[in-house]
Amino acid sequence: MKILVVDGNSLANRAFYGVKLLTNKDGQFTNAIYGFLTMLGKIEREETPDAVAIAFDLKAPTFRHKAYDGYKAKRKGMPPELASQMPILKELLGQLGYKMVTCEGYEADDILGTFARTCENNDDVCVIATGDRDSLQLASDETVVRLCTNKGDIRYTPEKILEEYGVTPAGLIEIKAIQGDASDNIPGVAGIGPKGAGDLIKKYHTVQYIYDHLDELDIKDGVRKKLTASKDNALLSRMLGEIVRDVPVDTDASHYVVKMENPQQCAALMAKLELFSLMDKYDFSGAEQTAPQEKESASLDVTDEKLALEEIPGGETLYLQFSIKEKELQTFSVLYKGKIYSGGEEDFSSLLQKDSVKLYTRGSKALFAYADRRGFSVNNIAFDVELAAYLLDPSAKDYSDENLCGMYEVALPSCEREEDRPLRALAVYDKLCEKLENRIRANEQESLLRDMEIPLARVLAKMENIGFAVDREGIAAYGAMLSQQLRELEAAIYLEAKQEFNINSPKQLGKVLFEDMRLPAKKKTKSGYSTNAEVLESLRYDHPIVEMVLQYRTLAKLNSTYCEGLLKVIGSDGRIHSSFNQTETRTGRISSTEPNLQNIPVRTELGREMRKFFCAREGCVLVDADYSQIELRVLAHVANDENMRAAFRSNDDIHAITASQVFRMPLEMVTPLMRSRAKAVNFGIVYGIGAFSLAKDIGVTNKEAKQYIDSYLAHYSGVAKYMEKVVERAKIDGYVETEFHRRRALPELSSGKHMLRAFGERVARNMPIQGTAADIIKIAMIRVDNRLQAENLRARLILQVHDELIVEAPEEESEQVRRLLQEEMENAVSLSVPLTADAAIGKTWYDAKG
DNA sequence: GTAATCACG
DNA sequence: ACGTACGTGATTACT
Repeated sequence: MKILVVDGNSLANRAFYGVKLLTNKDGQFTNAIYGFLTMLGKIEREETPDAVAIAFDLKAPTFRHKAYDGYKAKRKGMPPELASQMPILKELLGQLGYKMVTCEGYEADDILGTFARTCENNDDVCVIATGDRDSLQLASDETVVRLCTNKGDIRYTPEKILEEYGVTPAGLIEIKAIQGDASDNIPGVAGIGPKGAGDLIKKYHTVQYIYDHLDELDIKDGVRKKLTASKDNALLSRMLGEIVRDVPVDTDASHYVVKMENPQQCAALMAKLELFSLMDKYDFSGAEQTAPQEKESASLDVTDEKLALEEIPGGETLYLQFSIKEKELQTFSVLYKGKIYSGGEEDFSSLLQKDSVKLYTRGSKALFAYADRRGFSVNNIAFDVELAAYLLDPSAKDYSDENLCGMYEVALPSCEREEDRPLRALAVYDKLCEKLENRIRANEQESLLRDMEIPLARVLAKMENIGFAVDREGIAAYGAMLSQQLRELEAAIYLEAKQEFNINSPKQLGKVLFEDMRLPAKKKTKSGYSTNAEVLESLRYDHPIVEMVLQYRTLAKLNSTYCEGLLKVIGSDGRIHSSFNQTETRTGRISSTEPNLQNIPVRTELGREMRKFFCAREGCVLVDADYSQIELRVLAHVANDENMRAAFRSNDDIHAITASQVFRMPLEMVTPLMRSRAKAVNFGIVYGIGAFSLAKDIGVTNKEAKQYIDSYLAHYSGVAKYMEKVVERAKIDGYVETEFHRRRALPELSSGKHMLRAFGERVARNMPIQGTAADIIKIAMIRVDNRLQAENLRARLILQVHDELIVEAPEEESEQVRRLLQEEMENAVSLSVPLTADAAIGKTWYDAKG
């Protein structure tokens, strides 16, 4: 048998701190209960035990088996928000059919140890689920310790422990005896920590051995002294740290099979706690049902029949999975009425063009790209699993089918034949899609998916196919020029440094500058001196080598990332085909890779030169338009700030206006310095601001920076109010969202760590702004693409850089396209402030950008 | 694989 | 007391 033994207190604790505070309408906290059941469900699905025992501590034990008064005396009691959930959790677990185990005078981990020992004696398999590393000592050939952390669970076997700690599970007890544990009031040896304790045990294995041979050991005298001084404590600690394994409890696994006795009553309790989403995972229909299992796991019915497309009536939903490699279709499979059909290229194209059916699929961008290359259009994509999952949680690590089935609790069918494995997820796509679609609906994200992300996938596909023409020879020549200058700089730097070294290595450079040449080190990184541009600039006048290094860095970056990097990815058509990722960023922006065309230099003239090599094809020009201050305009809109809105309606320079308000003087008297400081404040506000960082950014004192911010918020009181409210709201909801319901969960806000929480608060202030701006330009892209098509233009959208769109247009279309582009961008949405976009035309990106 | 650096909005 | 602005991707060095 396989038995799962859960450390109830430890898991409840994890659940409580891992899930934001939730209450039902009676004000009863429920987050620990919710988290506990979620975690337990996941563990059961993954471990599939035959029986489950849940161990709890008894509070206020009357006697201790461990004869040591201080033992655990210091451990803080649980917060009342958690304590109030414990009896309800136990009640609910009982009703769900779980058996709980407690024993007067013993802790939960002692009960775990007892179960583990029993399993070892009976040759049963034991899985221990806990959040407490102390229990790792229980791992053995029969016992796996599943450590539940916020980042996911880790299964510890003796091998895994040896790998991570370098000792056996028993060795962990010995280490703890020396290291001690303040939270358990285990004193250990004063002055020796985890590192020292680990080394001693790796070498000598047991505390007893160490003390028996103390005089002969090959250790430092200091360590020997510490060991001698704490001998009593160490031996006591050795005793306290070992989990007891003979607690008088019933360890017969067959008595712990999970069985729900009264489903109605159980459902009622869950409803009362308002744990509706959890209720889906249990079956309350019959008395026979047990743990949170999927009702029936779908079968993998792969047929050899051909899918008779013509015979499928209109309105039907087909679930499609396909794989495209090297731009060619490998395979595709369709789930229809419980059967899986496969086919080749011919069927694929007809399927994509059969508008009477609805396709539910994933990765639709690749599908649109495939069709675009073959000259037909696809209009029957009704749902995209990947895009939906991204909208539900843009912070997820990956959106693979397997992961999504795990996350949304869809059981994958078992699969005997290895070659059918890729189809496992397709067999349950109907179920997965239904769950995702329900969540999308609950979040009011249907339109976001249907009218924004799926149509955008088509636009991105076309952009990728078209690519951006570049001047290969121009880049190569520019690169050769840079290489030459780099060689000269390199020689000059070696001369100044009086040695040769790798200038590209921050470590070597740090040593040369700050040790050999004795320049004053300003900042440190984890691994040494910081040599970043900010530090070097501050040393600019201390030594001529600094300027050279700065110049070297600039040129090296241009050469390796841009010249060499871009040359590598020019396609056979002489154009660069970047990939636009639609599910990468947490704010809703798109990202660009291989190459990244969203970070081509522009801020310095030397770098900006690169843009001369991005050009329009023969007979065409580039039309480039970018939004003016889109994020600040979005802020004025969402914050409902009349003062800021008026500033934008006046059509004056927003940073200058801000300066005149912050510095309390007429617009005419604003100096360039004041304007640039005001500009930094505007940026800072959008990013969530702190006086320290603002001060650093613009080089004023902390106090001055704070005055700027205060003055800013006093003038833009709507912004001040918004910034407070958005964080407050986010703490209640656990997420923030854009004007178009794109959302981002913010678990950081319920973190106990100040840093993490502060980060969450800044994100709460920033994401709705950056995200709404991202939504707006996505809408503009779709509209621009539609209009180019509707007006039968040959012009094509080829690039987006967050607030900028680039269209390649035949010369004769250029004026029409310029107007069209500007119009669609400005009218993409209607805010309470005007949106303006500036458009320009040029043969190269350099010329076309204002 | 991670850290440091620097390119962009 | 603590650390210090949002969102990305590519390159290089180094463990």
